[in-house]
Amino acid sequence: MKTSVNAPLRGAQPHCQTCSLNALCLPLSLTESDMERLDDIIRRGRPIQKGQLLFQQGTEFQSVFAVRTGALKTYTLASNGEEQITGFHLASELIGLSGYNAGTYPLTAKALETTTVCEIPLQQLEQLADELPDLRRQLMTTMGTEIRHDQNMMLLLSKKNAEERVASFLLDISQRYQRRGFSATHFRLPMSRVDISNYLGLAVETISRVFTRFQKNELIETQGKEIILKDSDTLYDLAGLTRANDECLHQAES
Amino acid sequence: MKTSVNAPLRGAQPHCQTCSLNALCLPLSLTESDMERLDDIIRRGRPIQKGQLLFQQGTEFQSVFAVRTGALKTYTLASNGEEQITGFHLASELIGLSGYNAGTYPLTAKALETTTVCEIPLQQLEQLADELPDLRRQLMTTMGTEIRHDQNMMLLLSKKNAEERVASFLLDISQRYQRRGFSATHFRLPMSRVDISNYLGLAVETISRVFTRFQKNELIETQGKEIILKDSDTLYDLAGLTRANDECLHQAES
DNA sequence: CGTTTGATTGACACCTTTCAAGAGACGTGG
DNA sequence: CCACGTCTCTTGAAAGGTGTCAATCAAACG
Repeated sequence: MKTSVNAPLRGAQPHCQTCSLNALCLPLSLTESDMERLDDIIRRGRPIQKGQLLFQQGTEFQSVFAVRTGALKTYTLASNGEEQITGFHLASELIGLSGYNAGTYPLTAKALETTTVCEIPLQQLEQLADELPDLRRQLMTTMGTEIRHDQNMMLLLSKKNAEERVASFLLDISQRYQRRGFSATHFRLPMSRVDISNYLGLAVETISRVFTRFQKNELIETQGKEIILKDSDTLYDLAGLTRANDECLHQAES
Repeated sequence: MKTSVNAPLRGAQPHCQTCSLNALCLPLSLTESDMERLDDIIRRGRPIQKGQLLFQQGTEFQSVFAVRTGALKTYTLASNGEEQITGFHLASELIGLSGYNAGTYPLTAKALETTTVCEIPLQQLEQLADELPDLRRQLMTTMGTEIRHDQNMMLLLSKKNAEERVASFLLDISQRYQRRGFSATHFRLPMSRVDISNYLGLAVETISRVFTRFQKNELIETQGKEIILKDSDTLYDLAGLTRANDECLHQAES
């Protein structure tokens, strides 16, 4: 039944105004009253379990989603059935906007772990975007950030070798956790090695080998999905980044 | 002097309302009166010559641009100085939006040939986007299309081999010319082999070899930058595409 | 506790890059 | 109009990084 799907959850913050993520999420730049209006159109459903789809490539584009807790991956399917992961999405991140005006979702979103999301129906978002300039700007900022991320990935996939890719990946995840108030050096990867390899355009075995090489060189320490960055400076060098350099990729969130 | 730079050109259409590209370009979905308002804020400068920069990565983000005639490439610079071409841009296409709210341009735009553009100052575009819902939608549509393009490139760079990449590239260009009323099978590539190789994440030599292989198999015919597609069907197969399949990537333009 | 899934490691193959050289196109200036 | 230099494109041979295949190991799960 429809009502139970959208029923608020025990323990979860049911409103943007009181959500601990509102400084990172879509309401980022909204006034109190604007935030209320956004909050009014948001639907909060029951959690989706690991492996379940939030939306599927080719189905009607109806809503965008903000991740509240958990993590997802989004991927596109080639005609031969191969999938390419285009992004991993942590709490506060908005997904689905890439399907804007495409009619159908251009990619699939699958939960990497138990995940809760805030659903924002497109139709009402459209109307609100016309009435709230700050919201429009935030939506366009989110899309701009996404474009910069994807173009950064194009550079990675086109020009970087395996070690550079893995270093870039670990630092990206590290920074995103840090921005959310977690440790930048000690975290748990929500995705499998296979997912990482797919995302980085490498074979699983290559990911494994680079991880062990990094461990031997005392750059990182791994215990399954648990990661400790022991020498971030060298990782930055390897990634071909300066700390300052890639800050600009995340401006929408800061 | 500033005025001469923005002076209208001999022979060029100085207004969106009479521009032959307005059905493909930003004004696509605007009413007559809205188009006039957009037209009012657009600056039309003198042509930029081959090799000249339209804007440069790291400089202040001030305007977005619509290509009127000619072609450009946009590329990002890695910290080691390597460049990755992120896109080629033909007449009617909007460039620069990826810098939205980033403060500075995240990439550089360089003319591949003599090119004229319509400059749209950000500040006035922002205001207009708040007042004209259709314009806001068109801007977001453009960004959505860009995201889908980039994610398609991620798939190409991550999963496709050299032949598949070149086939995909040729068909993409072909479709874009066709949409502009030119032949889908007989066209001139505005970019060099080096640019193509950079864009596709391959060595120049590989591009050359694939081109000659395609010629031996009678899939294409090349004469320098002139290209004739002789067997589009096989190219589609090679690219791992069906004609229907990748239509959705261009919805913003159709 | 057996089964299944995910991660690691090694050996070998292959596609693409790199290096090197030559051919062709283009613009310039004599 | 042709000679010349420069740049682009093409072609060949060899090297190398990553993928593939196969086996082992570890962890998760019922």
